[in-house]
Amino acid sequence: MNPLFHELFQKTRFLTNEINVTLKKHNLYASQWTVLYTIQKHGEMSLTQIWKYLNVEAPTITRTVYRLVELGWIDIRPGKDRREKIVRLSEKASQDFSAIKESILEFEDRMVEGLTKEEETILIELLRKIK
Amino acid sequence: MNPLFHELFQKTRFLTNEINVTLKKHNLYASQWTVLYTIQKHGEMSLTQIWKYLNVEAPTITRTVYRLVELGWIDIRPGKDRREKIVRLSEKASQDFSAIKESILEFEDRMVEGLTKEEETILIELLRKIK
DNA sequence: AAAATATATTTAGCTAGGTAAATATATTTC
DNA sequence: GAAATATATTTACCTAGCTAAATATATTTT
Repeated sequence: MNPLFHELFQKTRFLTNEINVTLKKHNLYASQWTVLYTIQKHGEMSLTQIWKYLNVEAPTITRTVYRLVELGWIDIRPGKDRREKIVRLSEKASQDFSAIKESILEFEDRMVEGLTKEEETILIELLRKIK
Repeated sequence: MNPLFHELFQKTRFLTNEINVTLKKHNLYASQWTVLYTIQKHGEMSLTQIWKYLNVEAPTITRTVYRLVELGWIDIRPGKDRREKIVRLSEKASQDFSAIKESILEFEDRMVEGLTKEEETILIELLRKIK
């Protein structure tokens, strides 16, 4: 089998696990953080906006969003269109946000220490060329 | 957040989904194929050998292996050391193996069509430099 | 305005990764 | 050889992706 795919899957799994270690002290998982980050960036969002933006399926977002509501990270309310639900960061999330972001930035920097800025750019470009 | 990680996760998810589409006609999922392929390559293997080789945790392999036994793809037997279980491809799997491998090879080639051989090598090297 | 279609979300159930702890058997130590 | 430790596997239970089908509400068509 093509070693490229093997390397890709191995590395992604490794990174996900490491992100989870990093986020443990904030009591968050990788995907939960991804959703929080997306919501913060956009202010207020409907569930559909979230899953379209993240390029995952709707049920995945339903589940993660409700877990985040349960954990007190986000608030949810009905939209004007009564089919939709609008979410935004809770008070707690807004307060903790920059500390968590700091942890993630440190983590990301550590992971790419072995790459120059140019190599990072090339890597992104090459990844985009797959399919 | 670092666009490299975003691209990496997006691409991996995309590839997993596409592999699953490719494998659908063989009634297999991506991880099941990975395990089958590993077993075929090594002949006979204990569960521990599989999870160490694939760099995943033991319970993941226990589950996938038993599903593959259930589906008739592999045979399982106790080892000399009575703690361990040894697996190998079933008759059916041995017969179908090359057809499935062919599908996968086609798929992989299609995915890297946009890359030269050199770019593929560079991509692997750059991925290895992460952490 | 009723019927048909479209959109937003949810529910159910599958694969697939993880951790923590339990169980069974081997191996090592005292 | 009994006790302690190590190894192989399993069980229970999380997160996190997916598809297919259900439900509720909007929008479009006739």
